[in-house]
Amino acid sequence: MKAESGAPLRADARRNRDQIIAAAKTIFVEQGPDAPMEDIARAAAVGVGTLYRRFPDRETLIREVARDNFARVLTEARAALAEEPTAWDALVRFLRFSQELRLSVQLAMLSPQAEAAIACDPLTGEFRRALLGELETVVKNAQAEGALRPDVGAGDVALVFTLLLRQLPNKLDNIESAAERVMGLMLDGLRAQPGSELPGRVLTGEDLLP
Amino acid sequence: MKAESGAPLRADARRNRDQIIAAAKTIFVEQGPDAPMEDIARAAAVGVGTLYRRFPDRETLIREVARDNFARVLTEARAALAEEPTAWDALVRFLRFSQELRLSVQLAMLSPQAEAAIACDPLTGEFRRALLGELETVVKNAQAEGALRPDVGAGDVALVFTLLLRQLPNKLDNIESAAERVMGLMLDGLRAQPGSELPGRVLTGEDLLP
Amino acid sequence: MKAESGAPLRADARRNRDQIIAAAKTIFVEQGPDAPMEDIARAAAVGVGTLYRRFPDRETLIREVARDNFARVLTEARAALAEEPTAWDALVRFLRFSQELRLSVQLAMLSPQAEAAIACDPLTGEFRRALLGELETVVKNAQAEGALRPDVGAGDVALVFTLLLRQLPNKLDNIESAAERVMGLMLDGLRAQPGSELPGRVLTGEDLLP
Amino acid sequence: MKAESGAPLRADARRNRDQIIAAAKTIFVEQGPDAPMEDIARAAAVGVGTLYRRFPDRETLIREVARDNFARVLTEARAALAEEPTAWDALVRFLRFSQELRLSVQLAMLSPQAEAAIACDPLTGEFRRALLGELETVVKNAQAEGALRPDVGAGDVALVFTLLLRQLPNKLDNIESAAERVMGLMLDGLRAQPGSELPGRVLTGEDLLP
DNA sequence: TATGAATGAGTATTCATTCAT
DNA sequence: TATGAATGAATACTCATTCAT
Repeated sequence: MKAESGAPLRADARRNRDQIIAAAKTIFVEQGPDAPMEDIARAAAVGVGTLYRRFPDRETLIREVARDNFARVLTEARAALAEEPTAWDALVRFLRFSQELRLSVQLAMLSPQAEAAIACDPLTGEFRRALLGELETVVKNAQAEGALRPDVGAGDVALVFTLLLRQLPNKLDNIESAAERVMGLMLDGLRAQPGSELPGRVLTGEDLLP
Repeated sequence: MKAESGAPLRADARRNRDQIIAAAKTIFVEQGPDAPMEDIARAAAVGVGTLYRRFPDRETLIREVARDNFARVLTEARAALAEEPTAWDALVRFLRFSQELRLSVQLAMLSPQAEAAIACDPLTGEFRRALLGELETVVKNAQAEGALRPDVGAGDVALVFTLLLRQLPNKLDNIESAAERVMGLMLDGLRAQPGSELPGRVLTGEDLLP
Repeated sequence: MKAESGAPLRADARRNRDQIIAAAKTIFVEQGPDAPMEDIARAAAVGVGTLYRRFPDRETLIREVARDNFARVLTEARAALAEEPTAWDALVRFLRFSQELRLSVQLAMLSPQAEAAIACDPLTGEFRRALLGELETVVKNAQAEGALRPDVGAGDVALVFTLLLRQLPNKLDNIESAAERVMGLMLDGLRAQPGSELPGRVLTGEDLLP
Repeated sequence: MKAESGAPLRADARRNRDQIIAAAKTIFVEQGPDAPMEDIARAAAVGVGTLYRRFPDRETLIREVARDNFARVLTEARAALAEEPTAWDALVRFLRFSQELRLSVQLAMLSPQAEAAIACDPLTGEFRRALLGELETVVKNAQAEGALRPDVGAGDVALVFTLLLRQLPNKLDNIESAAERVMGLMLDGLRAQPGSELPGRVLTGEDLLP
């Protein structure tokens, strides 16, 4: 979670770094990943210079925000897997609590530049891989439990998640249950019960990696 | 479909206008709604001056693109409703063929500015309203047919559509069936069959309008 | 002398372009090649935007200024060669009138960046080559005339020129004759008369080309 | 040679100071006198803070580098004068060995700012004066020896030196003898032998001082 | 005292919009 | 009317200098 340069940051530098990442998350969500760097600096209560000392350019900042996000989600995924009684419950909890992931997804989709910044980052790649690994497990287990329909793979599930995690139209953000209802519909679609036959082949985690 | 100024455009002006809208759609999809105006003008094989004569500023351009899009989708929706044997089929066709809608959705979500440009446009509002009107009908009919689960409203369905119409991660664009599979899962979630109970209240078309 | 893009510039654009090149020369001489672009724009009575439309970045501007300069010098060199009675006179005139060259030389030497901008420009390369070609001729002829010492080549002469064309200490700029005196001393060094033996080998024009 | 503050520096401070001056020389030669202060600090293996403690701003640093340089050259000049058999030999040796001077000259010429920093420094002024004093002596003596042409003054000689000490085009740095050849030509121009008549008046050392 | 983090003014560059041709 | 040149405000990024550790 520390920069790859290796040297541990001085206490104040560390604090600044964290503030900047936090501010960037907020601002990116509000204004998209092209938001003025000065806005981010201001939100972090820091001079632009400091922002640039820590993150040499916007691309780096986006990448670090994405890493931070993926790391948090991975932690949460593992917790869900460890703590929930059934795999299906883990899946549901994971989905419900992973609002963190939303930013990563938006970052990765919102602007072509952002996607480019993240695509070639090896560390983000590792997180993604690890995350999909966990998902493979949950999917397998949930299918063994008979809760999840057998004709889907981790790739299918991840894809569904990806869509669900998109920002809803602002109007609906206010209707508390809107997100939950779509999620419910989707989960019903995933449940093991007589449904339609899905076209094409099962998507695995591999299919989602670059 | 004509500009609100009233005067019908001369043939060549009309052609220019159409070229620009088409170019803008392409560029918006490729680069997002903040793409340089010059890029759009170039793609339309037109000088920036001409672009600005027709659309006084970016906001106007976005708005017109959105109107154009909604209009096409509305046409398609009505055709589906008129031509398909069952309401459920109309729903499916509508969803499957409405890639046009994708741009509107992306426009409305991709950047806060774009959303603002569209939100307060009365004409776009009318299209939206009309579209949701048609959707109410299909939903009602499909429920009467016993094909669609009874505990959802046009708002719920529209919301599902909205999510499905988002751009998939580029990687998956190549897997032909990916989009179809998610759609299948979603449709299974919508089908009338014993599913989980959805939280909150039924969402109507009204809930989606500003 | 026109940009390689090919299309002949509109009259006003042409005028602006020329003004910018002229202004850049002045400013570069006064402040060095790192002078603020805005200063150059202001000196050319033009907005920064215009400057950048014509010359996408500083490097390009430096390169174009260098080209322009070399082209002028080449013209002057040919005139001297054609009009002066002896090759030695042509050499002297060329040297004396080539204050234009001074800027090119300074540009090429003053800052590493400037040198880099020019080094890899093929057109500047051609000018240099052509210039050295003319110089070979004058040198040969002046040696045949018995005026120039026989143990020097075009490279040696060019090198001497290069040094003489450097900016004198400001203090001395005021002493009208200072530059002339150094030039006189140098010409006496070049004259055919019993002098010391020079070390190393004769430098040709080739030796000066990258 | 000590800073004007008076207090003799502690041993380690002294070492720092010397490292910084040495590093600054290197960096100035490589990147010009506008090189980032951090680069200089890094090259001196010292924090920026230390650099600034010793030299409150860039101007001061440049001035100190110039002083150091002039001091070294003066030492060398006196040694040449004392050790060489003839004044002409001293002149030649002085010229040949004074690569140190090159940096001062470049500093003084490379950027207008640097020149300004040096111009008004009394200590540098003294060094210059002393240097020109020595040069007057050598010139007089070399003329008395009949080796140096009688129609030049210390100012002329200094001017010639100044030009010769400029950085040659990089390409030629590789040709070992290039610098020597130009020097040879120049010395031939200075030699007492029938040459052309020089224009203007004899330049004295005074003419070079501000 | 030495260090390197923080600051913010200074500059390069881009691009929306206006205007001359 | 169509064009593309001109403008300058907005924004990215750098680096001299100051200051907390």
